[in-house]
Amino acid sequence: MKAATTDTFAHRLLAWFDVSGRHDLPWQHPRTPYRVWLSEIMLQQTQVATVIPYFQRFVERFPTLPDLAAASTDDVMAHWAGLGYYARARNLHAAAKACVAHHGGELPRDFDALHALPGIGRSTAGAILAQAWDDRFPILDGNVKRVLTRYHGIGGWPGLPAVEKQLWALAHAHVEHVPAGRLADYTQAQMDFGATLCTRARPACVLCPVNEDCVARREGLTEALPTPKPGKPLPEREAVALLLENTAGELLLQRRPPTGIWASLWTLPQADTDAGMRDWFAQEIAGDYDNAEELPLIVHTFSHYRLHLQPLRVRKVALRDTVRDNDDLRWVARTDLATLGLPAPIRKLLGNGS
DNA sequence: AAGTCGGGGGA
DNA sequence: TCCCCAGACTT
Repeated sequence: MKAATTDTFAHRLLAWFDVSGRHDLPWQHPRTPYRVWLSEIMLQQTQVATVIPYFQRFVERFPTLPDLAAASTDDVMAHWAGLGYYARARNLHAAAKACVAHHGGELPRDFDALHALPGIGRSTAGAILAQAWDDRFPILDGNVKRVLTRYHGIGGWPGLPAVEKQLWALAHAHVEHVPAGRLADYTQAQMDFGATLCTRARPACVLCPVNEDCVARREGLTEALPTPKPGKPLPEREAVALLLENTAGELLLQRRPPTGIWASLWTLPQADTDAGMRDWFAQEIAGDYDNAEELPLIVHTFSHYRLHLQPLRVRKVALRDTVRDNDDLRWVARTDLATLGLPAPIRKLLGNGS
């Protein structure tokens, strides 16, 4: 069994790109630093198909960096309107002016100088240098994060600093294997690969040029990676459950309805409130509810809420004469519990010797 | 570390 | 509806 490797990744990706990559995007013809920069800014959090018409109109109105620097704010914003994230346009304009003021009207071919310009972060600076000059810099955008988490089997949400640090290290390791003169193609290849093959949903693993070495594919984790962003805190709900024992030591179980939480499973009689539980008890049971013993609180997490379930135990009770043992309400010997479908937290409670 | 910015597309 | 997208910046 082979582990994910950095030896072959770049070469295989480039071979795939030569045949199946995108070679006709507007900013590739011609591929000037200014046009690469503009495209990278427009493509931040924005899909290619959305960007293309904006890019065409923008470069037609502002063909060069000095043209952009000389334009009015209103003119620039008018050509950005509809793209969203308008701070990008303001930063772009400010950066153009800074380039005219400090870099002779061109984008600097220096990582730190580029990174210092407004709107250009670590990944965008690398993308510009690699694509415009074939300089050896890695990128780490959403596509690359998805590809690397899968290829190397990296768990944890990629937005976490610790995970991101790991991914940058892997991106660096891969880029070291790219042949000189192919950094621009490699950069584009990663994005094309992530956008067309290693997609978020239903990736085309059969066609993947690196599927032999992909950890996620080998371990069946393709759908699970990258780890999704943690959601908002779950709503909290409370409920009461009754652990009822008859004189024979049997437990009273109730079958859940065929839909909803724990559908058709056997659980303890349960209610949303203590008052509701008391009413049900008075209706169905012969015994003393006030004699109930509080058992340890059960906290159980569902996909859409967290349940705090308070179990109450009452011994030596019976069903009222009007209520019969039936399909939905049964006395069960402890030794027979294993034969019934019980939710995990309930099974744990009953197996605890409670 | 978390919040903010935005419109579009897919599940 | 929710989540994600060629992220960067501020608090």
